[in-house]
Amino acid sequence: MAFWKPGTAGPGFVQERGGDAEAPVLVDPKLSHLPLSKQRQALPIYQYHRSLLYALETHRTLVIVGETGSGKTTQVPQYLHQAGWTAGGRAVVCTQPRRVAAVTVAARVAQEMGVELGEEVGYAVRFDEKCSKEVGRTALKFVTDGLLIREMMLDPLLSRYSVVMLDEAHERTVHNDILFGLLKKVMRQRSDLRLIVASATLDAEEFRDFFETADKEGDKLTATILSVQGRQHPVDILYLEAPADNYVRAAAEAALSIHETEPPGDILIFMPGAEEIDTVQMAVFEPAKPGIRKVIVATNVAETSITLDGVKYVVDPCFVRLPFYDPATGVESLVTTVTSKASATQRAGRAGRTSPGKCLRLVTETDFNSLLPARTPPEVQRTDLSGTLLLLKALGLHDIVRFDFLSPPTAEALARALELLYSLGAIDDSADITRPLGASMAELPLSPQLAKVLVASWRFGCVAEALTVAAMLSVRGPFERPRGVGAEAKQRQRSAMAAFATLEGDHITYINVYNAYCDEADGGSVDELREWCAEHCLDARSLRRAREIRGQLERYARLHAPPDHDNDLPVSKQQLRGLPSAGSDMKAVLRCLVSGFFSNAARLSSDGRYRTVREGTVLTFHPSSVLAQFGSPPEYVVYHEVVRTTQLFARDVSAVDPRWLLELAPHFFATRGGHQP
DNA sequence: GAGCACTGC
Repeated sequence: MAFWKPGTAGPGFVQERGGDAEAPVLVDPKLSHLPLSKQRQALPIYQYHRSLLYALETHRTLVIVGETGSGKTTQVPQYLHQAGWTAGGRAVVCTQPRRVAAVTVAARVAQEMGVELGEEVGYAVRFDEKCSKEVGRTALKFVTDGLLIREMMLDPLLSRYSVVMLDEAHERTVHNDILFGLLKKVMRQRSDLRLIVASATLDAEEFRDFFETADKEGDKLTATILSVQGRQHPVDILYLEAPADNYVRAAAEAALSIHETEPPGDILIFMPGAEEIDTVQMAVFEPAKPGIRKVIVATNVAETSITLDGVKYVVDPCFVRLPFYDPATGVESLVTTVTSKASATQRAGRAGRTSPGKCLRLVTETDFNSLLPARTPPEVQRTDLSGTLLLLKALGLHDIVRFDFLSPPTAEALARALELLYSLGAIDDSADITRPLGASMAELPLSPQLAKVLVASWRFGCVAEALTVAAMLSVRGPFERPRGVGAEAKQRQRSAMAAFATLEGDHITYINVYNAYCDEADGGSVDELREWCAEHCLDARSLRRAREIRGQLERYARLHAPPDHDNDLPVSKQQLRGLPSAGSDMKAVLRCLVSGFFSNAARLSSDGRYRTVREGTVLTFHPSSVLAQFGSPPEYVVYHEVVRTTQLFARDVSAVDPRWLLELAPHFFATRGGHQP
């Protein structure tokens, strides 16, 4: 394999771009000691301060293209505040795709404005809100994009806000894309509303064109673009001269070469998944060399979700593992594929955050240009849409097919999602949302199937257990992944699981884990709890989060108590009452589970393999399932989800009685002759 | 004997 040699541009890599004298000058580290007002004025966006405000006066939508470090996220809301956009009790809301970003940006802005967080500047994310209780007091509000959609369920026109800023729009999360369509509609009804779309990449024209469509009266929803230079250091991009036959090995060799020949600076290596990361970590440390240099091997998380200071070298094999949902089968596949050019640009940028850097792409320049797609398909085109469509129905959008998607999903994907919602009883023959069932389901922060289980649990007398199951399925599995490859670790994990496992399957096992965890958490100290979790190979963070989620779901569940339940009691008394529990009747819990997951049923064939009842597809229990490890295979099961990796795996599986399937979803199985359970 | 991209309400 031809490979980049230390200290030369070849033979391995071809230098694409040299040091750029005109590139933005590095911020003097001393700047952080300057007064905040001086720091703010030193940000690249400051120069655009006036043109930005002018653009917003004269246009309905403003698309800001700004590289990392331009200061747009923290500064733009403050400019709007100073310019009077928050006068009269109105507010500016800014969305972020991630919780931490919403919280930290709000804290920074409050600091710069010299106010206490939760007064003029606030944030709202799930489980955590710091906004003034006084109406109209919080002028700048930072929220997650999903939360803004939830707010629209209570206030569809977002009447409190004068400006909505959708940040990190280039990431194209489902929530962001849905907000695009919803806001376009809202802006037709609210001529005073302004929209700012902030993106770090060059999709600006697509965003602008989307909002520049004429409305009913022929008025233009005029949109314009403002480009803001970033404060990024130059990054030299280098390519392989000949393709690598093993990118994992190539990445390790590249890291070693950098270590041997390049000046100090940490190395960030992008890998598609955990398995590759383990391999590279071992390979990269093989020959013990003098000197210490940090080598970070990470997946996509390092592209957007975490900031790593001190990285000067990026090694990018240009591979990524992405989920693709196939609406024809309802199966999500994790596919290792080449990254997009946009993604590769983001990755390279990670080398230039604090000083000029280098990015080594482990592909040839020709392959890079010809094989990599310009952009990653947006999430809305790669995911199950049933939850999203239910949300849109709840927001009063009847004609989903005509919803203005920035990137429309296929008709097949929409049809599959609507079919599931219909089979769950969330929408009717006319595809209208049902009340109270569909409307209650839409309010729950759960997949439609789990929402159905929770709403139905009153009928089965197992609300307490349904809440636990829904919360546990909302977090990553509670069992720690065994670290290391030794058989000993696996054995330890297996025996820990055995302490909670039941032959009924994973759902009841999760209830056992959760109850044991709560007993332990209530009885001992934080340290003791951590120790207990470690002993039982349980992930403490997942369980803590599950408890938090269950608390939130419980509040919803009480709101959705059917009218005939304790309806003679005032609400306050109902809240004091315990929730209906199945006690030791686990059959009630499993029947309740079937009421939401009947479409995910599989039966044991005579050849010893499981086939889905619906389509006859062969699937295997995921190795993390208790049913894959203990007991004998039950005749019928329902599963939470199915994922294709190396095989088609069913995750979170429980044994059920086939009669329940017919009893609880006769319509579903009657329409699929030949697949009668 | 076998396995797991990343968020979010």
